Amino acid sequence: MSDSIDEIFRRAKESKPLFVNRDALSPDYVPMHLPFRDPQTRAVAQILAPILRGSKPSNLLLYGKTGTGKTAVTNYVLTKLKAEANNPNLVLAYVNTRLADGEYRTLADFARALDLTKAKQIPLTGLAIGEVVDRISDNIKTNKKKVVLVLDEIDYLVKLFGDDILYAFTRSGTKLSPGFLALVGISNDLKFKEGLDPRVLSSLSEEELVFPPYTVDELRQILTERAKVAFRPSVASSAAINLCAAMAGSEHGDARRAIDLLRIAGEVAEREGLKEIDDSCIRMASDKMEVDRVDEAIRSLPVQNKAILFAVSRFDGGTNTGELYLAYNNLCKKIGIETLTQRRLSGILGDLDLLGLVEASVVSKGRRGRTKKIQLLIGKDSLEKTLSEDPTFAALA
DNA sequence: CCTCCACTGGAAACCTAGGCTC
DNA sequence: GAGCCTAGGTTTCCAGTGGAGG
Repeated sequence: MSDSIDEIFRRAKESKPLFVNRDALSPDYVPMHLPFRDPQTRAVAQILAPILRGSKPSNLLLYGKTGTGKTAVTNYVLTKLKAEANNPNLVLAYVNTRLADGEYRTLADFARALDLTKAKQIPLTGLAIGEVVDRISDNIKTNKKKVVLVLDEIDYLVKLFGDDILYAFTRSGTKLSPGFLALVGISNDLKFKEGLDPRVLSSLSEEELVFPPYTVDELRQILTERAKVAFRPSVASSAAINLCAAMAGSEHGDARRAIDLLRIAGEVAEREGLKEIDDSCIRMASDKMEVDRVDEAIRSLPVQNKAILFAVSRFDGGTNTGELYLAYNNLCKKIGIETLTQRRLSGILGDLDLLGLVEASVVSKGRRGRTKKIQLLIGKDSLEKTLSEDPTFAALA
């Protein structure tokens, strides 16, 4: 790490790049062939095939944990379908409801995919949900559009905002004729059906597919295949690939994580001027992924959440709600931001807990009441460093 | 076994920033 | 411009509670 500049430049000149095609390891790369997902690929293709004859396919629900290939299979089939159909009225829309973050924005994203934004604006806010649904329905009907809407991470949408949108779309049926709208829901959560209106459920899950997690052995083969495309020969040894597969797969057979790990390990090796990826690169990559995740989570926090997180970090041995609230009050005065109520602080603490930045568990202290026992789960130093990028907190360093 | 603390966490009201229609 | 809409964050209100100390 303490290499001189000369050293860095010398290496850059001498060493050949390890990557031939970095994209092959990017999260949204769709490979020519999806290993170990043939049955699912066929099933999805079969269910969606009626589109080619211009009729509405069944709604479809895909289940499986993260990184089991649900999104990849869907994209793969849709890409092929689009090429095959050659029909200008066919619209394949993909919305990730977690990234869209909200009922309204999910709809707005969908409208954008339908190219509705140009014809008749769907503004960022201000319209009633029902109005947006109507406009979308109108557009499908009058333009005779054949639409397949993929709702990725649909469990997130339902959990936070209920199933109103789904209800509207699953029931729209004949109203859209001669166009139609077929739904493909993708869920990470196997239990998400429980909260659903039974009418929505029966309509949405006309067809269902379950994606099992990859085994470590399958991950190994997937990585091997990708590595062949991504790297020069002999950069990623089978030992390195084994380790990546084992580290990412031991928990839940997550292919996305395994692929990310291999890519970052490759980047580390390249930076270090190595000819191949070794164990230490992979371990460094794994650490880096964790640090990046935490850093990014902190950076994107609203100011109040940052302040509370900072206040938590002032207590080395953990703290409780009452004590934290006092410290937070002082902090707000010092940096000149508004002070929220204790109720709100408690809520934000819950959010921070969900993000894995703090641990906040309810404990009872008998006569002396109940409170949340709060502890910082991340390094104090890196928190301060990340926080100091924010001008509001810069002075505290 | 009962009390009673210091909160928790649900519910509803309120506020702001945006946009609609007439 | 008036009077309506929504989303999303926040405040207000308050009933509910686990368990140490009596």
